[in-house]
Amino acid sequence: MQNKGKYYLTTAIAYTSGKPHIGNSYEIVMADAICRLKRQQGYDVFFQTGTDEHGQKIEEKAKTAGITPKEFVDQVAGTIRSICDSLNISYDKFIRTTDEYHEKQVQKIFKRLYDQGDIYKGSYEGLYCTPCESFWTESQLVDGKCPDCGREVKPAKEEAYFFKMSKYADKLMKYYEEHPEFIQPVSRKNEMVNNFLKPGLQDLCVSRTSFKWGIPVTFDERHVVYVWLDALTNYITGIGYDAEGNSTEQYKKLWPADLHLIGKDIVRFHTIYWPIFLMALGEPLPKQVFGHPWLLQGGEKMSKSRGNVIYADDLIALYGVDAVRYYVLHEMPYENDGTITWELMTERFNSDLANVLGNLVNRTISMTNKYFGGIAVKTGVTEAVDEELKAVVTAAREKAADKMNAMKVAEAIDEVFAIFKRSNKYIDETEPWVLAKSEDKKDRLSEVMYNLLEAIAIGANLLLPYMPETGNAILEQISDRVREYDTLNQFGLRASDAKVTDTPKILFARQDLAVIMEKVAQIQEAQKAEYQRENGIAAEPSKEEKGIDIEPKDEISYDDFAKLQFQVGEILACEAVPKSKKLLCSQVKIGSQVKQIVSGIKLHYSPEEMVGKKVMVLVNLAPRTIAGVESQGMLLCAEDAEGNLALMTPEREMPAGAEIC
RNA sequence: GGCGAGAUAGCUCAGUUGGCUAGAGCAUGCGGUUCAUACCCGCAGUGUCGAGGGUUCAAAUCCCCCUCUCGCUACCA
Repeated sequence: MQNKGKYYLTTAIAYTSGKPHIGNSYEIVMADAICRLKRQQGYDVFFQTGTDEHGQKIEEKAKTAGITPKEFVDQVAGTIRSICDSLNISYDKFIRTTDEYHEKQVQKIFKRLYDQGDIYKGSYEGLYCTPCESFWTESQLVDGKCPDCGREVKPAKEEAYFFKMSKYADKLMKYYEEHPEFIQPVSRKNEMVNNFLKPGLQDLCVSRTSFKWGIPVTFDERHVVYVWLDALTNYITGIGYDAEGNSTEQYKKLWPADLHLIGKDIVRFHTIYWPIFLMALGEPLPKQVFGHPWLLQGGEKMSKSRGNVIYADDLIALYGVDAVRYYVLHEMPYENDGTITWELMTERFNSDLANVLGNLVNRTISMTNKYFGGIAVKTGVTEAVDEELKAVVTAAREKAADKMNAMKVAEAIDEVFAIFKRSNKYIDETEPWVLAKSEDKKDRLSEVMYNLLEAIAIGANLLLPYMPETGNAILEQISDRVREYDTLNQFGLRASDAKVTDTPKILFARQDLAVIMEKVAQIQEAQKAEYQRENGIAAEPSKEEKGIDIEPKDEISYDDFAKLQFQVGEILACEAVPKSKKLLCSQVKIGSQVKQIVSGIKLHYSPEEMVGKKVMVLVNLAPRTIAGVESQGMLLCAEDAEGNLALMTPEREMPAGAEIC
């Protein structure tokens, strides 16, 4: 087969803040299917994936876990890589942003961009809203005030390095116009143009001083390189880019990438900032960026504390790797998000894999053994119905390839399965068990069985990109072989003397949903227990309850404390604040006066149950308007690690207004 | 409240630039079959296409408005 040239595909690199769930793993399965198909088609494929390991969040998580950031990311990156491996991902390169060569190149790139004037040292200035902890630009202000809270913004400064984005905006726009295929699906391109390019690109902050876990800026050690310049550049550093002009042969061969496969949430970074960085470096731009939708969990909201997060390794343990790949690819929509639940997974498994595919292979092998001792010879005794089968089989390769080129993976898989469905129908039409009863139909029967085995052989070959283990297992059972992709539209290449296995193995044993759900319950229990272990929460409320540590605040003087006035308040009335999700507004009796107090406790207390409670109130707090309602104090609550709240109430009966001191 | 996505058969979803009795798969019911993993094949449905209004010869599709759901985000004094 002729070499069709190189094909360089990347996935987004996974952020190492925790174990990825199945929704995060789905991108890489899609990438793998594309790469395997491209290899089958004769491309020289290079497939890169990896992990994004810097940032404040990781620094904090490591601190909580009591280990260094490096130890933390080593652990998580190991988990991510093993999930990739267990999903049978055929990546050629697994890059980590903590790899030495990467860090070194990022530093060089940063320096170079600084030297050539694309990066400049600046600061956020003038427009800081202290309560909101946000910087705003002139254009974002509403009547010269904070667009969020409407208060005054103050001039403030925080030193940072910026990238001059606006300089390249026109050039980028032109690239979009000349390469309509650059952003897929196209609807995303309009979003980029309308939301970011047309209003004018803001310069991008590319360094931080507020945390340390990042790549240091070589000429200004207080700064670390901020996320995008660090993360995006993995696509070139991973294949040997050098900012000083000594890039490797591999880089020269592979760049520009043929496809960046990413989630729809980071399209902006890949279609605006990344191309602009590359322009600044004088490198060609990637050929295509595909922002895929998400695979979401159906049912109740996913949270590890409830134990209902679905992970790839749990799925694989129950269904096998190819069943998981099949589900994920088959439910991969083009624009809208997909869904996964244990029920849906089981349903698909039984109907498509066990019934349609597994059973077809099994019944075909068993008939071949029964009627011909395992060898079905091509006899040439054909009938009209054979042509219909052959037509479906020989058309599948092209149809599936077309769907894949359009990034419609789910439909591509369906095109392959059309072979198996048609084969089942063919069995019904030809009724081999009837043919077997008359000796003079023996040759016809042989032809029928040959046709079935050939259809299955081609189907198994076409299945290899999506379900590699299964494709190979089928070929082995029917003693056929991996064929040249170019021949997969030709019917009749199976060796006539090939003998199927005597002992067919069940490819996918039907699953009983009730049994699955029992196992799922165990998985969920284990997950909850793990969550509790990680977060130091006792599994059962016990005497040895583990306390919660919080960030200590600066010591205060007694005078500071004495400034605070706490009193017992009695809730006379309480109602939800309209148009707010979390706020309750209470009328609180304190001595002879009644204060109106707004509190963010709606998720934990209903207005009805609030009434009559005696609570602890901070009385002398300056009034403030929240969500349009004035609040004249604060109700005090205790909060646990999961955010559950409990109001502070006097342990004995106390009158409203009693001082707390 | 802000931004974004969505609402089509019991379930998961397709429905291209508005155009013939609105589709697929699964689930359901009935029939056929027995090689096979109670499987496969065939047939059959059911839908006020979220509500209302508008444009049009014609709207699931375009416009307006409303309701609800989901994600992110804000209010937590």
